[in-house]
Amino acid sequence: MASRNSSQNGRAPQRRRGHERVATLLSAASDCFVAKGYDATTMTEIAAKAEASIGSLYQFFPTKEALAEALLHQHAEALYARMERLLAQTPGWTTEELATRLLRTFADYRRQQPAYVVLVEAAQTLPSMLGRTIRQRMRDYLCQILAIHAPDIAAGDLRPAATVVQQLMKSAVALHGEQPVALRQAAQTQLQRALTLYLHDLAGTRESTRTYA
Amino acid sequence: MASRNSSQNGRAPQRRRGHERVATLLSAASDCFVAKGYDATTMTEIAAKAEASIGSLYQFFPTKEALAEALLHQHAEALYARMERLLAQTPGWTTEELATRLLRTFADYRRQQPAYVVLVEAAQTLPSMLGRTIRQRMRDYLCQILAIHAPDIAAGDLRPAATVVQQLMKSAVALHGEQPVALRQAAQTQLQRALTLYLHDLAGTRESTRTYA
DNA sequence: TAGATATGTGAGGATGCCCTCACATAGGAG
DNA sequence: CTCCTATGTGAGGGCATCCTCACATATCTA
Repeated sequence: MASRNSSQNGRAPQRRRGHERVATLLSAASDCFVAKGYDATTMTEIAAKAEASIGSLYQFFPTKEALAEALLHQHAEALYARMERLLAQTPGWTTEELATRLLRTFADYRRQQPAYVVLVEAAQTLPSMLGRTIRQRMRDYLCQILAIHAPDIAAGDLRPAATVVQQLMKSAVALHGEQPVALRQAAQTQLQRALTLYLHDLAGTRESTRTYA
Repeated sequence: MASRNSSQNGRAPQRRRGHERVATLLSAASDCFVAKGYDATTMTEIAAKAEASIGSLYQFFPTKEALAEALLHQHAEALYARMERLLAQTPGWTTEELATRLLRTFADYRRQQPAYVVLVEAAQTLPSMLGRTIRQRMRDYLCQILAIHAPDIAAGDLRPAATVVQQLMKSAVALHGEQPVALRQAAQTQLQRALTLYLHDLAGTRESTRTYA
């Protein structure tokens, strides 16, 4: 392996043109990662898709890992913003609405940004801790949301419940691959029902949970 | 790329020694995949771990994909056997027991065979359809189990519900990475509760679902 | 034992990839 | 206009990997 990153590569952009390049490179990288997976896409491909030279790519990203981390950081910020919005609206929602919103927020983001899933998966193999950090912060948001929605048990530790909700949100994302469409939609409905039942139970609701067909 | 698989590589073992070698190679490959991930492990490493020469490895597995597929096939058979056992025992179980067994069966397998998760993940990028086939057959087993446990709605399409149960089982596997241990166990308990609630609801049970602390 | 087939070996060809470097151009500051 | 820094370029070095091939050895059959 040639000694890596020995020169002054990896500098942040300073002029307008640099910022535009970086944006284009990040976008191109996302496309490539979605198309071929993280490991299979090469730096040369990314540069080609961005219509930049390979040297230009290395000017801003000294490494493929650095590129992935930058992208993951972007996605993290976007997701945090969505969770903030969810948190602010939680007090006005019924259990059903909360379940629907939790599942749709995550699933919608994945549809808009298909690279996100590829990146978090790749992050497990990468040396960076960013993936773990994101998961933890997302769970913290869920804890806050649950504390609002289930105030009776808010005194206890909400992290186990938040972890379960997090897994169900991940499931909603995974359902995007289901075929045919009718099955996918039916499964999404069932998943909503499962989450609603769980949230009802968490909040201590004893009313019948079978009011929706 | 050198023209691949042009010679008579990839033959099945015929003598006792060949079978032993194949077993050793598969085991070594599993270890490597778990340790470094599918993409990152090299054929040379696998051969070294098996204390075989690289040529010996290629004698039986013409390609890294073929190796992965053989392993995945083994895991599939083992999982099918477990699902058969589950199916046979389902009639005697309560909802709680069924939920526990479903979650533990899968989670236990992953603990015994950590390579399985790595392989199914890698299978998504691979050209083989084996991963999809396994998921479908697992879902079919779940449909049968649900048909026994929720006979009232067995006339309808159980696949959406089976898909949800499948996702929850996957979640149980994912929880294995949670730290610290106390949180993991609490989360597993919560996941069991979520599945129990869902199965109760599926079966049309109206009795209180909050009988367990 | 002799012949036939299965199995074992590892150097090395071919390939593709990551990344560097020496140099060219653009664009803003004084 | 001049200088200085930021940005752009792409050939190619160094290297790891996949896989082959010509040949050696083990194991079975008759």
